[in-house]
Amino acid sequence: MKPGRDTIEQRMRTFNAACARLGIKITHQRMEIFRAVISTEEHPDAETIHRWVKKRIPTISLDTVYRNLRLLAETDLIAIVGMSQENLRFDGNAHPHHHFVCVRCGMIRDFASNAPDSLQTPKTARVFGEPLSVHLEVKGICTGCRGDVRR
Amino acid sequence: MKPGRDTIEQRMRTFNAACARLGIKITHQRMEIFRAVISTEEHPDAETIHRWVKKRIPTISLDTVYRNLRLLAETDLIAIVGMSQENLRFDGNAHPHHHFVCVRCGMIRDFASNAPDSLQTPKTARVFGEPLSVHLEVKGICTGCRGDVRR
DNA sequence: TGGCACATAGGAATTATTCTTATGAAACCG
DNA sequence: CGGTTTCATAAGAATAATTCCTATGTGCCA
Ligand SMILES: [Mn+2]
Ligand SMILES: [Mn+2]
Ligand SMILES: [Zn+2]
Ligand SMILES: [Zn+2]
Repeated sequence: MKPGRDTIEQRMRTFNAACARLGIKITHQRMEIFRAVISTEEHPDAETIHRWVKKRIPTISLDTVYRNLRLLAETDLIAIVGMSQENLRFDGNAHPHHHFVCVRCGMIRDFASNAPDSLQTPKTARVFGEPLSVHLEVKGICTGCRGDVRR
Repeated sequence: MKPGRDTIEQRMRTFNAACARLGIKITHQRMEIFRAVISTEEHPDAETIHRWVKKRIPTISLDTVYRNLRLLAETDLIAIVGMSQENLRFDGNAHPHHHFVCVRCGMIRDFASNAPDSLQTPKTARVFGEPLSVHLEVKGICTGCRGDVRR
């Protein structure tokens, strides 16, 4: 419940403004889903959020939770953790390395850090536990997709 | 098909040795699945690997592909891309930040890089396209899980 | 206050992955 | 070599997360 930067109430005001600007209706459900996500540091899954929100709106459906979480993520009011999450992708490169991921076509390519020192675990991460590995993920638009746009 | 470090044939020998050491039988299917994964830089999904291997073993089942990919990943002969991939996790922190992920309990916590310069996209990644964001994922054992083990 | 576009609830559908079980094949042994 | 044991496979059924369908409901502007 430690606020990262803004208080819950400040963020609820940002939420209202963003909805107004984007022509998104401010429903009770939508508001409670957003409040649930920003009120925790636990990076919950949809099922967990559904359980929480049901305490205030007992009839809310799981589909509504999913639908609104996606909407909120699209408008950058919240984020989705991890990869673009379609299905499992397998990697023949068993050595530690990093990835460039094209957000448009899903292409994944390996790269090595040419500055290994810079990738040592930041001290700010060590407070949570014993680090085992560090993986850098660069998201972007690959040259192929960039070329497609130019035409 | 650019070998990261070892040739395909070298890696097939490593595979044979690892199977022998671990008491894993070397079947035709298992060998072809491994060969498919290490013969590409495309980080394919299970369906794609199944399609490839079927050219050589037309009767191979998708389940066998999944089963062996998991086995190979467990023995670190290959890797699985991305998060531990259970279900979607949502993040109330909309600002750019990084994650510590406990590989035992799934706990995810935010941290900021205290050395932002060191996280600029490495040049080795820029050859693939235009970077948009950089995300650092530190995997490890959280203090809670570490404590559990000590008892 | 009415009307309409957008949202929701609930259940059905979809899809990736895993499980079940009967059959097949490696390794081991003599 | 045959026999035996143990592990692996194929095929389809099961599971589980997520999305779709559609009838009903509701926020919001005039
Ligand atoms: Mn890789
Ligand atoms: Mn986060
Ligand atoms: Zn691309
Ligand atoms: Zn843990």
